[in-house]
Amino acid sequence: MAYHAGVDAEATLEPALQKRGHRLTRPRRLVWDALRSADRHLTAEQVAARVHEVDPDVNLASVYRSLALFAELDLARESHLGVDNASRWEPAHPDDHFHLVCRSCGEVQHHAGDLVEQLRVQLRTRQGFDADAIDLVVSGHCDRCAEAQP
Amino acid sequence: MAYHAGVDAEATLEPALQKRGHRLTRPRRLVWDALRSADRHLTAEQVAARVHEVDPDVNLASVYRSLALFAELDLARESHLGVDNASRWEPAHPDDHFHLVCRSCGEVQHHAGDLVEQLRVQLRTRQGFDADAIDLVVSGHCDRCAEAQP
DNA sequence: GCCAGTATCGCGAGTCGTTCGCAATTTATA
DNA sequence: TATAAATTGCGAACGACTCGCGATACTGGC
Repeated sequence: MAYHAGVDAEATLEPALQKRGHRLTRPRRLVWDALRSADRHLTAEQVAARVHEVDPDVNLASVYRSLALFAELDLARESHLGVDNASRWEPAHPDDHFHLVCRSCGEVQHHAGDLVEQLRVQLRTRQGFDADAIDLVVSGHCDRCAEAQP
Repeated sequence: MAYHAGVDAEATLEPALQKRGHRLTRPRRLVWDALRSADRHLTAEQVAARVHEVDPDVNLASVYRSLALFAELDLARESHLGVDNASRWEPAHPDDHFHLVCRSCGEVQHHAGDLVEQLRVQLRTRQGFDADAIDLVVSGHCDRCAEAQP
């Protein structure tokens, strides 16, 4: 069950666009829906594939442009998860989580916790570094793969 | 003052190569020297530029091949610092440090601390996730830039 | 030290992810 | 509904990186 395309999604998307003088267009709506309905990080290509299930006429360049715009408006976030050299995208959210990238199965898990917040405080107090975004990528072996080949 | 090209560098490089049946060649030595003598992360292109100061005939493809080999032998480490979509390289070292990327001046600071080790322990005990490499990239504003434009 | 055998190199072409320029289209506003 | 500007689709271009192949240079055995 999931997700009502175009309901709460646009409730976030439309005002965010309009506030900065951007228009709500079909490609943007579809890209946003694709991002929102995904339960994991997507490459631009994967976003395009999902968009094309609904409307094959949306151009790949527009997908890229939409994603870049969303990032600029803090609606989405880009990360380089190092497996290949393609960017991966996800809807923006508080960055209180890690990415756990399994080297065996390639799966990317999210893990929420207080550690990022701890870290932010330490950086501010000890380094005077005002952390804006914290991107924590841990690669290793997930529990399933670890017990499969110890 | 700096660094004696080809002294302690090769003391690490040569046996590491030979142990796995690889040869110590001129391009590899120069790439290694370039990495070792840098005080920051370098793109492959930047490594090539430094190599070319010594020997302009070393091919870019060989630089890439050397870097890939060093990564495989755990002599070097690749990371995606998100500024553009080029990889950055540095000599391998224990990963008990963060990268602090300043959004204003672009400077990348390293910061060592016990937090990564803490994190590793938490991941193992709470997630059953066996962390192999921990890549922590924090973007924000360094102390100098933060006070320049608060 | 020289030779043989093979790892490695240089080169140029090819791939992949991403961006660009521009005419045609679609959107918000008057 | 008309208008003006933002946005699109398209195809070509770009930058980072990889590959295949014949030429070169390294290492171990003589």
